[in-house]
Amino acid sequence: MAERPYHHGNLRPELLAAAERTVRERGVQALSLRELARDVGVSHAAPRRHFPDRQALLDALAEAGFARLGEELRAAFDGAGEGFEDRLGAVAAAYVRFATEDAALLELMFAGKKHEESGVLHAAAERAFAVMLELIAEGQAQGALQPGDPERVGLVLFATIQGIAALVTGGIVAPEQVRELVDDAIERFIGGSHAARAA
Amino acid sequence: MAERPYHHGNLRPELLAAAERTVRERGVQALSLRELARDVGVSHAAPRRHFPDRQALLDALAEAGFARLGEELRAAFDGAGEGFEDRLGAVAAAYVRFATEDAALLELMFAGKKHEESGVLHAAAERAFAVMLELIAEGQAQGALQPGDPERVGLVLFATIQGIAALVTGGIVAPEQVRELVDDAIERFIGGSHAARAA
DNA sequence: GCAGCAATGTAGTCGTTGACAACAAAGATG
DNA sequence: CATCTTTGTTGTCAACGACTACATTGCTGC
Repeated sequence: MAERPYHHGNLRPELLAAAERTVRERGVQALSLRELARDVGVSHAAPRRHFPDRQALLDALAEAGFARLGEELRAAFDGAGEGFEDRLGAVAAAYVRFATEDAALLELMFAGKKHEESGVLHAAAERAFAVMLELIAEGQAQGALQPGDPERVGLVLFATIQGIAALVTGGIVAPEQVRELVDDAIERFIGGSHAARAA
Repeated sequence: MAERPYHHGNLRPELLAAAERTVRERGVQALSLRELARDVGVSHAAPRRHFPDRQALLDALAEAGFARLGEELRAAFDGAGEGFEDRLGAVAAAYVRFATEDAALLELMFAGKKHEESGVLHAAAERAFAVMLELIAEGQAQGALQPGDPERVGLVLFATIQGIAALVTGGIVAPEQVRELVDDAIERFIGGSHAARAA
């Protein structure tokens, strides 16, 4: 009957996986440490060995989320064509997809970045956003974007993409509109850069 | 000693006011119906007469939030100069201010719009966003914005502003950068429109 | 190998919470 | 002024997060 061993052996990763699923399907507020323990088949206090409190679990989820987001952005970047516009479109689409499919997780990631101190989350976030900065630098090198501090130029672009995602998860725009909106934004972004250079 | 009367007489508004304060200062997750009742000086079950459950209170908060947001956007619109760019700047600044000072409330407003059915929230949201649409229409009439469906043109602008606010509340950009970022975004938005018209 | 120690899981408890039911007081209406 | 409705109170329940004490397992140095 395959007696469950006293030591689970893989508890922390399984807790994280189950937690991520719950967060995606039912939101952060529905995540209960005790229910999680039941799902995985351990006692209600077992998770405490790996996460001192609930917030620690949420922070760990956020960190994993940044890692995954970074991978997906990187894959989009690498998988697109050579042109700046293609890459920008691919990365933007990847970000919006992540933000809409894992809206609660992204919220967690942003929220965690506020109160976390140790910097682990910040480091993970920076790795994830590094792709964005690369992209901007490339755009500037190709002359498709106005020169300047990449952080500053990129932030407006980032904000727009993030905002589109927020509008979708907020139910203000339909998912079918996303493509159109992202294309509009990119066109405007690049067009705006051209205009600024011309001025 | 001013014996507290059996009937409070003004419970619902006071609950909402206290709740809004708690949400602003300590976030949504820190909002407890029982603590709220204690703060206002009623028994733990009294709030139930006005809000069937916790979510109902949150929805009411969201509705009030939309009303206030609408007023502030309207005031910014009316208080700015006649020019489109001035008004756009004022409204954008007002939105970002609301979104950063009442980040948790705005989150609540967006979240509530998802699951609420009766449409009360949707109506409140539409009233609040009406100012935005007016602004876009005016920009188009003045030729500062490219023509087209105001909803669609406005959405990209809205998304950008909302995204900037999200970046601030997420701790990714410092509050001091907001002004600069918003100005950048507006310049780009209008410049992008000009470029598109020129193309 | 094996003694002792650190790591990991269990059982029990406490205070708090949201939700609910039964009851009480105050107003409103005829 | 009798009655009905609204609004508040008390009491209870199950679930939760956090904590403590204890049990089991695996690892490391001798």
